[in-house]
Amino acid sequence: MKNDKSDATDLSAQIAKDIRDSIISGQLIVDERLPSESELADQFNVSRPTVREALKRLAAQSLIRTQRGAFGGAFINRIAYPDAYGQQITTSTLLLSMNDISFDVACEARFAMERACAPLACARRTPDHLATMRAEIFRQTQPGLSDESWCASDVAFHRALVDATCNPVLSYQLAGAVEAMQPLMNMITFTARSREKIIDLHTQIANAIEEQEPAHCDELLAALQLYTIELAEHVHRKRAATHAQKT
Amino acid sequence: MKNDKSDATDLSAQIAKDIRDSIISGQLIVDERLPSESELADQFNVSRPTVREALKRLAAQSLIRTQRGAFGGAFINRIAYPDAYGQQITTSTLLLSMNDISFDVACEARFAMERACAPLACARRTPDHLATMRAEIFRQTQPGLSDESWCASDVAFHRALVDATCNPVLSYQLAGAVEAMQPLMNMITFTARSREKIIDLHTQIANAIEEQEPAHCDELLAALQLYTIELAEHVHRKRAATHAQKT
DNA sequence: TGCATTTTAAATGTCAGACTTTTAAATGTC
DNA sequence: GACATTTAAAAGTCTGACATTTAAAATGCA
Repeated sequence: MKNDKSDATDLSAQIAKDIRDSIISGQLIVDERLPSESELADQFNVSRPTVREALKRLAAQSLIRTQRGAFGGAFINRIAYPDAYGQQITTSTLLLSMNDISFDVACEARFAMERACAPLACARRTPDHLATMRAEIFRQTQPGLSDESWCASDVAFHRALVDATCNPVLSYQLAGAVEAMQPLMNMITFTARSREKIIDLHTQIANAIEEQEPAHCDELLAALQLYTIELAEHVHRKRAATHAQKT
Repeated sequence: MKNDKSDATDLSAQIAKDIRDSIISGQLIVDERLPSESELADQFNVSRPTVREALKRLAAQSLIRTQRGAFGGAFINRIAYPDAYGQQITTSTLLLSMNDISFDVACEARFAMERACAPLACARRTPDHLATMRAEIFRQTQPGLSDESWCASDVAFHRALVDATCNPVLSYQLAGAVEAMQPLMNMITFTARSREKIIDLHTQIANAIEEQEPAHCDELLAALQLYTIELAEHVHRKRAATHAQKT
């Protein structure tokens, strides 16, 4: 755990990297306690605030957790799914919103992965998964549902589909893709007519999964992707038109 | 940008959350400059070190970058693909290594997503992608290649396949899944015989992509998944046997 | 005037030391 | 033995200072 100097970066970044590398390489194992902040300060020949900044960097990545009091300190954290979800969603959301990625590209990525889930979901779905899907479809039929609630329910439906694969790694990977799309989806205004069509597709998808027909499910997801892109294009054209009017 | 108090968490965590939320919600836009550390300290009614800890947390997530000197400060960072890749890989790697996820589950997730790429890769692959794949296959044929280099080349081959979709979002999502598997793959010792079989499958996959035969490509990836799991099981059985011998 | 150089002020980076709060173990008391 | 009290270790926070970096502003010079 020696620091490498001769770098132009901050000390706190270097120290964080040092410790992070030790964690990733397995030199520091889960629940192991790091030396106290003062001890680390001595070891790295820096002040305590600098060490603290390094530790906060690691805490932000869920690599460590800290505990106050006697026999407290910084402990190597077992990264659990919820932590990983959170990070994944934050990063993905910002990546999409900050890099003017076209709706089509994001949509394609999301549905490609979701279609990869279909066969597994058909094979392994439990009554609970189906119940969640049905419940969200029911919620979607409620009149007067706000656009926000509609989108949230849409996300919940698709997450249930992904979770039906009973593969937590897949769920984790997909969480980012599905949730990160939400801000983009929110730009689409769903008319009663378009909602109806989507609900119909959702129902058919749920049926296909219940009846374990992966091929049909795949077709339906493809159809949903096409329709989603169509809706987005419509919004895009309309906005372009009003923009042209202004200038 | 007011702090919400009445929470039990650290001040620096609260402040980081505050600013993070402002970024995610779009109130703070890319390249905008945050107030100076002293100003933030005043605004949040805390000391400068506390503000600094909050900023370091955000920096660890690539949400901001800092610049020293006059007219420097903290700026909202445009999260680029390399940043996102890095975070994704770190998180995924640790998630897999720390949660005793079975090889089968991780492998299933990875190949499910990779198979989702096949149709797009077939449709859009450029000569460059094919060249990369061929080059990696060639490297794999070299005798005496270390296990480490073999695995690295394997990863490079599969990344080329994913990149062939020409969908950067998909590449980003898959990066985590493929790279995170490497430590698990490293536990498998590849005999000359097993390498030969994998090289053969890689060659057929590259051919299928070149000839744009998605269905065939899918079958080959399924075969590769099966074979990989078979190899892992073999290692597992052997290890269990030696372990039983000891006790 | 126009260009090169110097100065300067603002900001982050770092440090030292003190104080506060939390927490669990050690100790004491009944 | 069970409960209350003390205590020490550690994170959390604050203050104030100094170092370093950087770009803009001021200055000097041809």
